[in-house]
Amino acid sequence: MAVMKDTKQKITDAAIAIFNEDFSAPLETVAEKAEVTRRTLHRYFKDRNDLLAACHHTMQESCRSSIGAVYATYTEPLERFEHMLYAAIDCGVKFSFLHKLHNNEHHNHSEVDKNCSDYDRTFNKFKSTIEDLQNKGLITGGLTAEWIEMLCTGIVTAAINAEKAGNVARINIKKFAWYSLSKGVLV
Amino acid sequence: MAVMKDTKQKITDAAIAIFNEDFSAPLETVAEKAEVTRRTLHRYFKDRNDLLAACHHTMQESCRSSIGAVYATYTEPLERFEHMLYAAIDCGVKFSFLHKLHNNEHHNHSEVDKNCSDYDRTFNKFKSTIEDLQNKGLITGGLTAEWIEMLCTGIVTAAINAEKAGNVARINIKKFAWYSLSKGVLV
DNA sequence: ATAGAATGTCTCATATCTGAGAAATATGAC
DNA sequence: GTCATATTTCTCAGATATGAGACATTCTAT
Repeated sequence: MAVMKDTKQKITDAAIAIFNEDFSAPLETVAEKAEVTRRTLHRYFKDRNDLLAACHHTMQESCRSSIGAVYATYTEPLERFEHMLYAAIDCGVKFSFLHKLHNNEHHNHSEVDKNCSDYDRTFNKFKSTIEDLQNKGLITGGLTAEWIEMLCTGIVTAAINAEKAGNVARINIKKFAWYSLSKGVLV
Repeated sequence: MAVMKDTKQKITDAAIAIFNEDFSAPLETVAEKAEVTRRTLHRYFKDRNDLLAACHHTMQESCRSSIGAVYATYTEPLERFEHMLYAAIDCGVKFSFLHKLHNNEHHNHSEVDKNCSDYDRTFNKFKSTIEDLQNKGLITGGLTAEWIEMLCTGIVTAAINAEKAGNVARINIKKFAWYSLSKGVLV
């Protein structure tokens, strides 16, 4: 029998999936997805905010570690760009939900908040890579770094949806995503 | 003074914006966005489902009319493809929320349901245009129609986010979107 | 200025969500 | 098998969301 995943983590993962699609979903929904009782959920998490914080932490850590590893492994901007896309796709919902949380209109992004500074540290690796590409003249003239950043998250979203819908072969998803992204922004 | 928008429509539009980001958001939130009292909202809509139905109707109509107009105006698949992207970007949140509703895992898509058949009628124009491009050999070999469909909605999402964030010049958004999409999938 | 319609204010009953106690049951290590 | 721990089940009180009645206020057209 496969090793049972830690219940707390299982609930957190379920919450990430649920809250990403429906931020105000009742905790009952999260519990169902995690295959536990709502009562059990409350044993691990004081309240909704506590659970949210755990989600946040998991997402930060997952993104930080994946993006960080790519950044450390590759030094050429182009290689970094490609593998950061793959890393983001691997992080999947964790990537897009974290991004959503820090970029919605109600969120006040402040450097004092540890969550925000952690987020910045990770995503600045993404942004600076794009700027490096621009400085090297590898980006199609006219396209701005801001657009490319938006496009990246859009393509990651596409990859996640393709994965969920199951109508694009799993091995192809990353290949297609990189093809569309690279052709779509590089000279 | 500008003509005051019909209250019912104002509430519906607010609901589309709110529910797209937070499906289970309290109606109070929608009322605030629409700048009315919750009491007024309830004068126009029997309950949450009634409001949801109105949102659905507005989104269907907006997408049907925009996509339909493009389909009628252009006959070349490539022109259709380009202008459908622009139409989708113009529909903005209405496009992506409608798409989300009909493609989430809980939704049972059935042809009997009028909403579903209306949705299909509209979005099949999108899909068939992609297939036409493929048959004409204009799509990069290997890329599947399903991927391209996902990519389109991803790029529309990117355009919406760029619009919201305001960090990409408005006139550039459609230009960039079409550039990235066309280079990303066409031979 | 005034009637009629639309909206706001205050209030309330009901429904659903939330968080937690207590005891029963399942699970896993030894 | 026994014990310790984790989880479920049942329960309940408080919080929040929902839907609507009654009346006051504002707006609009004439």
